[in-house]
Amino acid sequence: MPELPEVETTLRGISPHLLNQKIEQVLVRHWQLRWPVPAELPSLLKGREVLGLRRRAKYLIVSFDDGHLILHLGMSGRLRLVDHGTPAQKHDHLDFQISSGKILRYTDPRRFGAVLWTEDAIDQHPLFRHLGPEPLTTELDGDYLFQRSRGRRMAVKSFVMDSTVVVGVGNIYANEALFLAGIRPGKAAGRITRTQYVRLAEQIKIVLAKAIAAGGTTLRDFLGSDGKPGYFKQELFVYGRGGEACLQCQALLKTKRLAQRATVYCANCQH
DNA sequence: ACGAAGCCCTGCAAGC
DNA sequence: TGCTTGCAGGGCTTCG
Repeated sequence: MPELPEVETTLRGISPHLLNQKIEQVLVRHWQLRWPVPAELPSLLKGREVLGLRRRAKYLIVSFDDGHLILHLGMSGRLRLVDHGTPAQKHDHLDFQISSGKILRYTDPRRFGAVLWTEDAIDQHPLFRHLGPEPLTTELDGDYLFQRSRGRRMAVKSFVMDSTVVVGVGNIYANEALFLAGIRPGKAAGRITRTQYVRLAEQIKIVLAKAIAAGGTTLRDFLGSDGKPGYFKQELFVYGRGGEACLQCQALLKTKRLAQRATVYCANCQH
């Protein structure tokens, strides 16, 4: 389940292999992702040079002289570089054959991901227009969260997972950051104090930065066949640990569903 | 404007 | 063992 750190790790892994390379051919084996892959994508990309790559939220953006390829990995998506001739497996939906001889292969069993094309400026695209700030910039801080949350009755966990508030805080990291900040996930966003939001903003940054650093240790895998991103499961305090002992106080961690998402917290450490 | 629910999809685990 | 059922989840979309 690629969250922001995994997307960032993917970006860093594929960038050196794609930048300034030409797309020789695009092969689409399965067109039906979250939205259909644009029918004209292969002809649009053929022969075009990659001029830049970047990440916005959990989207990867590959830029060409007259447009941008937008990639989203959804829940189960993966991008890898494989050698030409590597047999495609069941869920290998797209191949981007590049001039170096490698293939950038898009895999996504659950097909929650997306592969789109736009000729608009990225910030004007409907998917990007309403996005909040990146979490790892100074735009996200306690004051910002405090201001944005006034009057909001939504649970604070749902609030920080709202991409119009701040992007890239998925379920795992929302759970972790709230634990580390000592805040109950179900508490109304508008009732969290400024001081608590300062802590929360800090912990969001720390948790994401640590995960990116962990992913970064296995960057070379992106050239291999198993391409799994480095995870940092061993550092998770609450996610996936419902019913187990809190690592700080030994109380049993509680589980509840908040906006359809598994939520785990320590009733003793989080208030 | 806000908040909650619905939906897309497959793999996996649990239950019978 | 082989089926069925339930759940997981990002995030856009729809509904109240």
